[in-house]
Amino acid sequence: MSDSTAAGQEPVTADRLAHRVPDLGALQLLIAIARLGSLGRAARELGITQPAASSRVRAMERQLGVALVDRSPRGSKLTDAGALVTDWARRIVEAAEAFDVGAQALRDGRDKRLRVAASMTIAEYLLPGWLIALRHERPGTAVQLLAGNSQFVAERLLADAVDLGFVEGLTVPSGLTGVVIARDHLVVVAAPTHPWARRRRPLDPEELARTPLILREHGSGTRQVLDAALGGLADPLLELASTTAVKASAVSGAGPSVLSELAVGEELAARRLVRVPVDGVPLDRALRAVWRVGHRPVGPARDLLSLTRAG
Amino acid sequence: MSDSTAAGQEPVTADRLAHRVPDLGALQLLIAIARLGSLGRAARELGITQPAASSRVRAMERQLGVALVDRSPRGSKLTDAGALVTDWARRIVEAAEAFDVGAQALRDGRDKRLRVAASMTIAEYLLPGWLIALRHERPGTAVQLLAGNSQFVAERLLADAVDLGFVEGLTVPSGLTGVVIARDHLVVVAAPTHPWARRRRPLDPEELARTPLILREHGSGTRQVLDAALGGLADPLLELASTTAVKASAVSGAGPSVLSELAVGEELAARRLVRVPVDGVPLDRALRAVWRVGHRPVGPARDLLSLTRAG
DNA sequence: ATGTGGACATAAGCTGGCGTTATGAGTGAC
DNA sequence: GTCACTCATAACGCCAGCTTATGTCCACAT
Repeated sequence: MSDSTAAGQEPVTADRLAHRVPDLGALQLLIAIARLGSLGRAARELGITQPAASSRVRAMERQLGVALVDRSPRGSKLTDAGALVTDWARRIVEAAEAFDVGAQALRDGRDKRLRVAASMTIAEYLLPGWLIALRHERPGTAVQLLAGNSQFVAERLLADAVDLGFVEGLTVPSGLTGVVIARDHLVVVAAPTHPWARRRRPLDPEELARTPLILREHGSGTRQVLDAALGGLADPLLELASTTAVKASAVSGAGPSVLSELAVGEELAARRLVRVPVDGVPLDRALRAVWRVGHRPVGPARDLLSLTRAG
Repeated sequence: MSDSTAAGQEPVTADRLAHRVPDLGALQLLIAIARLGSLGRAARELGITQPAASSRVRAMERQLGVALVDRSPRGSKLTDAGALVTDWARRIVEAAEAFDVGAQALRDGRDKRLRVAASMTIAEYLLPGWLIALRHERPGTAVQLLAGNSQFVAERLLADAVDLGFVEGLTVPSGLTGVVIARDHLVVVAAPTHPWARRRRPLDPEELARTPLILREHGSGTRQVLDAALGGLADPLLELASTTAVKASAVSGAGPSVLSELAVGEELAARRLVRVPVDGVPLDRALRAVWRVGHRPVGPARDLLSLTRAG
């Protein structure tokens, strides 16, 4: 039986992805070389010595089987392949930076700095970007992040356990005020191979309601909005515990899904998923920054808030 | 002088990102634990022993300062923080998978398998996704990837050095035929703090032409389309060598930019960039799969082609 | 022609992280 | 009580990657 890997989960690419992809340090080195035009300068910037950089680049080239850097006594420049690889590398590093600020925010609970509570979708997709921006504007701001559903956010705010909250949903919990910082649109998506992908006439609510969909589990904010929009009639083909798992299944063609635009922005742009037009289903919700009535955000909370108020 | 890090380049987050972000193996382990509900099973799946997995998770928790996994004699489950971290981890792993297939395609030149030439934008943003899909459908297909401009792609096809080409642009090079597989829209984007971000009335061509923009260097496909659309009048505020550098500058608020929708999909979804409406500027181009007249794609080339023909 | 300096390569040695095997210990089912 | 499962701990070995110390090449200035 081994483990029968449920539905369209991870097909476990291969056993040693980590051995075929250089580590973060190496990727950063490559990016630094692209920018600085010299192995040695790049090494210095990363706080290692030039021979170390030289050997890492060599190792990377051996690992990938492609020449990445044109060395010359006058400096180093990326090859064409190197430039392409470097752009792919940047996306890994960006994801790692988002991970880093997120993790830091999750940890920094001990210090009594800026404390934030956010709903899952916001914590996952929006907050890391805001925190990266915040770090640029106010370096040294330590943020603590708590993630949960709307009631949890409200409870933390009312208990004065956090300074600022972010919720997605139709209403503002009582005792709180806030501003709408963006709108989130749920979108119906399907793999490009799915019949719906070629569809031009919008779906109507009944058709959506009677088609089995890949969905998050009950209780997730996304699911709530969908159930409300369809009158509780969504028909799950598959219920998965994480947004990413849902995406992966949808991309692999297991079926259509309904997801936040935030979660599938990249997949839509890259045509791994296609948006299916829908009519007459209110798949919209506001994203709000909220705080306790009478406790207008000040200091770091105000800084963070102002970063978010523009979309 | 140290190094005066040009424009809005990398502000070098901090010196040891790699020391604050677990490596790929650890992230994959975490993802596997989330899916399988057990340290030991996850270890087995990754081909390591249970004590190794135990120690890695411990190390990760120490590194991040957050409890990630709830261990019990009945199995292991992620904590709330762990679930959030795991979702961030998935994005790193996805980027790494895209890197991996791309790099593999770049290398596999020796074998005479499927050889593909593509323009930069396609090679960077679309091909990795297609190749991941191709690997699922036809495991073991070795792909060689060459990236260059349209003339280069045409030349390789005509010389029979590649089996399939992908170009972005208004015309099909002579001697080739092909099909439109998608449309790429260039979009005007600005940081949410930029005045244009709040704009509702569309920009007109003159206004766009007289505003200094952050752009790729001359000769890039994106730049060509923009120059053509504006009659060669684009006014560069900054000319950078990579799409990612342009994005980073735009996000940091250095100025507005014009970029492919493919490149900024995620930034738009996460509101790190805002799309600015434009009127009367033809910022559209077709993405085409092309091949030599009379050499209809067969075999693996046909497989790949069919994967792309749905957006 | 001839230094001189910057940039990359090579060599030798050290260290630490991560892996292994072998074992202990808690919990629930029968 | 014993089995079957979980995770933790301990002792040890290996290899990747770092450092320091050098060598080589080339461009440019003198």
